[in-house]
Amino acid sequence: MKITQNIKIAVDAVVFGYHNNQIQILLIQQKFGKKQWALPGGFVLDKETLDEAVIRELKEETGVKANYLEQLYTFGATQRDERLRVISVAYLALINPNNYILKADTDAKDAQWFDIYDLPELAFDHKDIIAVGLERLKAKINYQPIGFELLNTKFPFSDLENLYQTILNKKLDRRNFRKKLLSFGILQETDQYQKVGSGRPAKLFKFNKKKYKELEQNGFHFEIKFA
Amino acid sequence: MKITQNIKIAVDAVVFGYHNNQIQILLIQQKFGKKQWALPGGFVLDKETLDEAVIRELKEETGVKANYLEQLYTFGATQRDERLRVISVAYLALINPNNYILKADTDAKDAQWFDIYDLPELAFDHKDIIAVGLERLKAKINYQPIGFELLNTKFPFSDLENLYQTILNKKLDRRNFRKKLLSFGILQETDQYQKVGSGRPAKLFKFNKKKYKELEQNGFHFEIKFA
DNA sequence: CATTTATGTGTACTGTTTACACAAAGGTAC
DNA sequence: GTACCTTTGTGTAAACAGTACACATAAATG
Repeated sequence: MKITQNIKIAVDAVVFGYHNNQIQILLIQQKFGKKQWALPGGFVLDKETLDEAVIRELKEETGVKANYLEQLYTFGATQRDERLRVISVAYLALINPNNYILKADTDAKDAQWFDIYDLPELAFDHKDIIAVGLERLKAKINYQPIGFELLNTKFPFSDLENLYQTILNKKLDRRNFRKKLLSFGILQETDQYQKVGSGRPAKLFKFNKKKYKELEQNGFHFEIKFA
Repeated sequence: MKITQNIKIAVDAVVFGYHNNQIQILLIQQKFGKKQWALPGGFVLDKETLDEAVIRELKEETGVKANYLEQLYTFGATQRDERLRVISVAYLALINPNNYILKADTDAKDAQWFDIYDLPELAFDHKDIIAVGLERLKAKINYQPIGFELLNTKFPFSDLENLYQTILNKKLDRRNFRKKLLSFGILQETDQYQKVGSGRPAKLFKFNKKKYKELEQNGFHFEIKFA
């Protein structure tokens, strides 16, 4: 079988973090040309799967390890990169505060977090890729418990609430939000409280992943719907 | 920039049709080796986008033109094809009864429809790809009006109802289904009736795509939820 | 013309979503 | 230490959406 195809395949990661009530994205500065900011990513090696490629590139370029990763979309326009034809398989990754810190022992010195609504000029079609990633996050947060991946293991309800409000960009009723989330039975109260400045201390909760998987098996479906 | 990457990129299409109250899938018989059945698809040409590649391959291999097409998932395992490393971008396609007929003027003589629950042995990981496609169809039919793409332009309500029941593999209440669908205001009554054997003739309806797009713009969201 | 088959229609019940306000726990400023 | 500020925690009534359910209508068939 002879195929003369001159296309290279790469992976790129849209990595979201949640910090200071903002959705942030992890970008790296290119080392060549205009030194534009770009998504972490790179060419797939002959002997690794796509998933392996993203994980490797993320580690090499930023030092972080995502605690959620899913394939997003494959971008295959003919003029994405002016140098040669590159098809890129984009991934969506979520990082929690523990993994948020960029380890300096790698190439990570060129990596930086940006507010999703205040992005620099981006290389290639990376702006489009980010848009698709954000859309996916917005949609998915409503029907899969992926929001927890952006929070600490133990978190006050207000964090969860703010996270949803930030991502969905709308105000939610505190009482109804809490009631709904608790009704699923996938949140576990801890006996710890968190004090931040003034105000009543907040009870900390944990996401009970095991319980969620169990319920899911039995046909339970996480779903939030607020006007 | 030098990259030594020895990977080829292909596209494959999971093409669904609806016939005799069955979900069917379009497969082609391979011309080499064990002549197994496989999804229509092939290698991407250097100067075409991924979408263009699927459309071209579908036409060449089966003579059909999908009236709905969306990217599904990219399969990048290292051992998909024993001959060489191939990464495949899979697409989901829907065909309506008008396009259902395989035109014999092409390579289509090797193409055939199969009941989705009665598949032959399949090449590569195509069985997995079909599973992903079916899952997507099942999920998406609930929140996007893609079911209509599988029906004639004018259809009786019972067709729509059977389509949903077949795809979701569960019985739906006729009255509630009709009430819900009509409540959206995206179905247009025609003044035509369809008689099939005995029984009261059924009024024919049309999907009003323009109206749907209009409503969608104003924040309307197609959504079906039945126990 | 009696029987069979498929279409077409309404209502009461149940569960879910929404809107909404005040008490409790702690901090801060005087 | 007390008045005030800030944040957390909680219930209920009204509106809406989903569910369960049965009989009349239009045609074909024998």
